[in-house]
Amino acid sequence: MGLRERKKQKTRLALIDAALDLFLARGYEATTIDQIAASVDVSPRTFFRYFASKEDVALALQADALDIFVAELSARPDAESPFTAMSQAMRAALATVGHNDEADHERFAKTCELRDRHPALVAGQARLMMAHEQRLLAEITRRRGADDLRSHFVLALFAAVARTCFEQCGPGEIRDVAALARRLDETLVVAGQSLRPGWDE
Amino acid sequence: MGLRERKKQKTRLALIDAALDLFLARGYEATTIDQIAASVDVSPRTFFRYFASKEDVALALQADALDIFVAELSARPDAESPFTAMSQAMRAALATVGHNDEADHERFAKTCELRDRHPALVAGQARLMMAHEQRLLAEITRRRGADDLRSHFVLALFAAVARTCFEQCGPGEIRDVAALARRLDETLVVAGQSLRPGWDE
DNA sequence: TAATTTATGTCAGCCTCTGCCAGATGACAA
DNA sequence: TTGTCATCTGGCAGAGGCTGACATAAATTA
Repeated sequence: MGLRERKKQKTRLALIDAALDLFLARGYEATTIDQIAASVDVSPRTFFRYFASKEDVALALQADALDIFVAELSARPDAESPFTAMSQAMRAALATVGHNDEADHERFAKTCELRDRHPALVAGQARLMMAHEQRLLAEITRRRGADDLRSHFVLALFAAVARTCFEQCGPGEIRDVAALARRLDETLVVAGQSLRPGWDE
Repeated sequence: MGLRERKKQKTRLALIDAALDLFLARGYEATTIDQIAASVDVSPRTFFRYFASKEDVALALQADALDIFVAELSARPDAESPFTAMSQAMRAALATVGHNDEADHERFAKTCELRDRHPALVAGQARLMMAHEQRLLAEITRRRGADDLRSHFVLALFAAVARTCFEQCGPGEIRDVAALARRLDETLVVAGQSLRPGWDE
């Protein structure tokens, strides 16, 4: 990886860090792009070459985690039913994020706190999920061997589980990835108790 | 109802109609607030006294329908389980919209078409749902008599089912409220087949 | 070192959205 | 009918998000 590429990664992370810190310190809406750019010594125009929008930088790490999830999903064995495969992929994705370097871990925690404080970002998180929806739906129909309403239902149910995990964590309760993984397991237990065996095949 | 109130209703509907028509004709992003306001002979400043944002006017009817849904929900008998009550309330809300005057019906159809064409609005629809989330959650916990993870799961699942119905209707397939109601029934059948009896109690 | 590619800064500008104040219009009582 | 009051509207100024175009600076490659 050349110098140019390394510089870009560094600038990107610096922008994310500056943004998260400013958002948490002054509030999301009260922080301007100019302030973020200034605190990294970069022109505002450059900010928009790294992130498409203000929301984008706030949820950058969530987007990364989602990419990992999608990658893990296609690595799951074909024998697994759609919902099982997605559940396992989500576990694997959380494990990956949790085992990264400390800085990344902290960024993720800050993103969670920020999302809890500013409900506007929850909608953005939903939008992220929707961006990958087509790919997930394709994976579900592939594993089920049928393209019908049930595939949509499976997708919707998994989205429901994911949302239940990631948002509305109690007041300051969930701050690290391990706790998030635990909550995922709890939610999957509830889902398992609620669903009939073989419902997603 | 006085003259002032009538005028306001008229302006509101005129703005919605103008917005929907312009959005469908030129595209959502290509249409500016100034154009909408001009075609109703109203100042741009006034537009924002009726709608908080551009997205707001595009989804105004969906918001109205959601309000009806919430009202219907609290009218459901206490004996019904949370998911059943929400399902029935949704049926009732769709029936109400379907039996309104013709103009309203057409506006709703236009909103659906617009949402299908511009995925950005789907996220807005999710945001609408989330705006009522606290109230729905309270209703669920009231009916279940418990405030735990399962209540969140029931809420998320219903939200997901609603989304499955309302979006990704095939290419130009669903254009009137009756078809939408039919699709809701189909989806609820799939949900019924997948979930264990009493899962939401 | 020279040529090519790519990232950044600057500038100009559109659009969304808000606060503020003055003028117009409907509501209501004398 | 008329005067008073509450409310709606228009115009203005401005902040902030975001984009296109062009020139400069830096890194890559030969």
